[in-house]
Amino acid sequence: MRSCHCHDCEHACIHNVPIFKYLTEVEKQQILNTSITKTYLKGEMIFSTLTSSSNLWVVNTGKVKLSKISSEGKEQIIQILHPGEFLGDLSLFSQEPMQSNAFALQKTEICIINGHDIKQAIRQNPDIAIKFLEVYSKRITKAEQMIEQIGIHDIETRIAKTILQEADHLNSTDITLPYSKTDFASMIGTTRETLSRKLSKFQDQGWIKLSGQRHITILDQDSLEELLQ
Amino acid sequence: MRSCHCHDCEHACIHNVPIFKYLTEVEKQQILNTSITKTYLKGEMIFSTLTSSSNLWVVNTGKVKLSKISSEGKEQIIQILHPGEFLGDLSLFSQEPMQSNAFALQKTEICIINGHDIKQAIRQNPDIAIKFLEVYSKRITKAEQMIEQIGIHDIETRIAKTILQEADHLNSTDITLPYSKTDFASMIGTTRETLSRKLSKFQDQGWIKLSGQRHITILDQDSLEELLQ
DNA sequence: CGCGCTATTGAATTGTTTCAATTTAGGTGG
DNA sequence: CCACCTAAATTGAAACAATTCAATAGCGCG
Repeated sequence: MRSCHCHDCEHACIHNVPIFKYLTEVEKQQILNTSITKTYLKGEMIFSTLTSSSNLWVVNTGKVKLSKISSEGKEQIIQILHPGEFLGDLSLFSQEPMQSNAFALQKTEICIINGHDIKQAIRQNPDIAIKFLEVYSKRITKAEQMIEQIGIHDIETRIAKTILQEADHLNSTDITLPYSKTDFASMIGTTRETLSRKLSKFQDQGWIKLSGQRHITILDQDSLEELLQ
Repeated sequence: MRSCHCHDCEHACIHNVPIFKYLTEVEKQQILNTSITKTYLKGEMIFSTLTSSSNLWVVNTGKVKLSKISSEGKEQIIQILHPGEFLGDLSLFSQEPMQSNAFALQKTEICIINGHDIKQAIRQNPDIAIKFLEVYSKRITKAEQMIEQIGIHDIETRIAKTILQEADHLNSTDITLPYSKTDFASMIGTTRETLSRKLSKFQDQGWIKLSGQRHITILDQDSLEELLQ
């Protein structure tokens, strides 16, 4: 785990983060002065629900999964975070401990920004707050879509939706998952065995082609989309 | 459905809403000038996913359910809103149409505040933004808890959690649900039949006592809490 | 190239849903 | 205030989907 003062790495941290686009260079530098960068290896824990922090953790490179784990060891993934997105944002405004565990899905560089600095920046520049509110809105929307998925729709629908979303995100019918199938299952609230069976079924129907452990090629997008209705 | 200019009803709208406590009287009056109050009867629809609006809908009196409905007619309740809480807040900052349907669970008075006024107030008074962010944080936390519930925990656990939360909210072991059992089932992602069976089981075990259609008395809180772990 | 971790497959079991029938609650009108 | 009536809730039995446990297969990292 490497640590450095952020002004050493010009292209890092807030230069990547849409939320800070309203800041002047001086303001950006101000925030950077008190922030640090850390690198996590694949599988490494970034924080747990036991961690208490009032900082903002920005993903600079790599991918992070946020998840909850039950006492029986069952995991529910809440969100996968990509570069430019941030975590720990809830404790920033709610004074509560971390609500989830965070793990690096691959080698990941995180920039840790002082929470106090953020609040200061908001007071000086309310447009940042509105930008934050936009991000939060989208997160609520996404979370509520997830509730809808898990609560209303059956497993095949959830799988189809996830595959199609991933394809949309990569803008290709050829998908390399950034997470394991086990994680995939934990995202949609099922077991890896069930996911495995359903994916095989999709392949048998000629809707997708599976190859390797993390590759899915969409062959019949229309049939997958039909499941969503 | 009654409509009136809000300055007619002094104790309504923003006087109830924690979010606006940082506003001066003049600022409050300013917002009230462009807002209206509407009253909805039990079961009445307040808006649907087809409604597009950039206003903030504040619950003044009564209760509101926010829900999503699948093409097969299955309903998933996302949230129950109490006086002082607001809806439509997502479209306010994300420019998207309403993400859910909203129904009055009882006679409900709603105050509709102009979205533009809110944004203006935020620019003039960033503390409002931080207050908004706090509320949003809590909403994300709640939504993510719901994902955890539905994704990881079995139905008995979800029921126990809901009962205990309601008891906590009313600060009594004697609960009168503000929603039907059918809605209860839709909140936790199951059917009314399954809920009915599980509640009967809880009663048989001596954990709760059911009476009427909406009354639950907690007899053995410890046993219910054990289910949560 | 081999080992370990991840994924797949099978079979039995469990939990939940579905559909249908019945009961109960509680509002309405006499 | 009681009887009625409708909507809501309960119960039963059968069908189904998903999980669990266990055994096997295979990818991909070193």
